[in-house]
Amino acid sequence: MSNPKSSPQDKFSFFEDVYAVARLIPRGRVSSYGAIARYLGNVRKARIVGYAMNGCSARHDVPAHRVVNSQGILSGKSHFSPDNPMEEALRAEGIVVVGDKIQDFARVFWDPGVELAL
DNA sequence: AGTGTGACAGATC
DNA sequence: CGATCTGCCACAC
Repeated sequence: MSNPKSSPQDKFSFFEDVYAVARLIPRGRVSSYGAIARYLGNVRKARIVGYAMNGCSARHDVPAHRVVNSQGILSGKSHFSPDNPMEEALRAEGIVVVGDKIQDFARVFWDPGVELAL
């Protein structure tokens, strides 16, 4: 049907897509904003992914602690609660974090576009 | 309806 | 090799 204005999926914004991919991240692995953005269609949406993660604070069903920037740095650590720091959550999954930076980032890196064999 | 903003990424100097 | 600047698209006001 040629009626995009009445598309039922319009109710699901990009944020939902980001949350969906974030939920697919296996335990003990991490992903990057650009990887998720690229999986959604374009790496340029990386900022939107980060923006979406900003609202993840209200969503406890989204492992935002498994999402870091392309450098493997816990960019959004400051947005996490001091009682439940991002570094602690990652370390609890076996990920080594030093100086707000993930060690062996390439080893724990999880790319949806590759793992999901899109 | 337009403006501002942002948990990024990549390129350049 | 590190620091700096721009581009970028979706959401909130």
